[in-house]
Amino acid sequence: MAEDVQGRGGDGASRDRILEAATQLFVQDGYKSTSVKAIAGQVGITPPALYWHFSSKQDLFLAAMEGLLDSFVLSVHDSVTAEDPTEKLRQFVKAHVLWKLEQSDASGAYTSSIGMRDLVHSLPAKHRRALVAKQRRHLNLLRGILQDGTRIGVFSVADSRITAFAIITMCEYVQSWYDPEGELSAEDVGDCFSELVLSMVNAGRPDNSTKPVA
Amino acid sequence: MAEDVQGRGGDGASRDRILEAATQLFVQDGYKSTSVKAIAGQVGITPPALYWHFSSKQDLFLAAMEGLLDSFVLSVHDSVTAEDPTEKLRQFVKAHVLWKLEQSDASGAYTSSIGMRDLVHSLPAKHRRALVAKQRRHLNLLRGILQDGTRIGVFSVADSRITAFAIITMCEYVQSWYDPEGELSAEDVGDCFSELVLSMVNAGRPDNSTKPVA
DNA sequence: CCTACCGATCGGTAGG
DNA sequence: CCTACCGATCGGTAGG
Repeated sequence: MAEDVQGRGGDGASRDRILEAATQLFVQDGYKSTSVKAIAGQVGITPPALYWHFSSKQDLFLAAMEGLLDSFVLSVHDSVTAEDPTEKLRQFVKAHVLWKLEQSDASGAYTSSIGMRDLVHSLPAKHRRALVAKQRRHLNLLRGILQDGTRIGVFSVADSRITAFAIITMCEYVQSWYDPEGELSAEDVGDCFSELVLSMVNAGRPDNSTKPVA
Repeated sequence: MAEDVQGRGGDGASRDRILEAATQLFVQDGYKSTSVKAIAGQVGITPPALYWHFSSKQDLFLAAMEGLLDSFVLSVHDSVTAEDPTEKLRQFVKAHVLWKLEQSDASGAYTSSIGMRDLVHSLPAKHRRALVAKQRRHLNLLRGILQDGTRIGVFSVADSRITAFAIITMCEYVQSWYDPEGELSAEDVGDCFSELVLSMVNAGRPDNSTKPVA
């Protein structure tokens, strides 16, 4: 599923090590600021060796972003296990936030934290399609939750599409302000954001909601 | 106020033209992807001429980001004219959203829309301070509104700092999904976001809010 | 997977 | 504000 783009085959292990290093550096520094030399260096090989596994820097980038998006979408999807929309929404938001914060944690202290969405944007239009489709599935999962909740009367949202975008954006860029050294744990932020989002969709009080009293 | 960093003086007009071109390109493409050649080209001069007005690319970038942030913070601040917190919050959110969407509009159709926050991040720690301080003023304006509203009982927020971050993040990256060709105008999105935020802070129903019925 | 190497582009300087 | 030019780094190739 994530194997559309491929080098000349061979040792899958070192290919994976390159992919891992590349993913970390691309997320940290962005596409332009990450040199193939730096990626190769981190893996412990020389730059030309990289071209045996990937035909170009763009190719490597595409493969890295596909893997990253797959792992993200899958992780969030698997975290949403509840039956009722309120709990589902809580799980969705928390999973998104935790994944983002753990990712910036894992890649070594000072991530400049460039969003996946921005990264995807630096691909040529052609290759962007596949990734946008993956993002779309994430969006649709959320929209489905919002629509279910609205239908059975536990949420009240004026426009599920815009509301979904607002929620995702809010979660997607948590790391832009989150301080790992601060007093709040990633878990705390996840819980806090869940509550904010539940308020946002008027969970538990679906009446007189989109037009609050002035 | 925004004149801390300066070239050797002289013709202020061409300095401003450089600044304007640089701002647009930096916002569009990011720091690394914007070459001094491209900036000079857009102004209609040669790259070396640029170094008469600015001592380095970093310097030019810093000046551009300071100007951009000043205009942004000032614009939002001036838009918040109401007395009561509910209306103030509405104005704040709408002003933030509109500024962002108009900016990406103005710089010519296809902005890759890299956030100001990400741009600021690509500065060396030393120069970043001044810009973070400006962002802080924007944050504090919002926090003040939230706290006032909570005090007089029209809002209910558990943590004004996190709530403020959530709101700002949501607005800051509107352009990451907004489609100017779509059926929603920037105005529509501003109104929609205002309502979402008012729900988020439980405007008009400050009771039983942070703990909605399950 | 390596050494050796290439053309292009980068930010920036010399000198006027 | 220009021409001429520099060292460094970039992604990528040749050949093994």
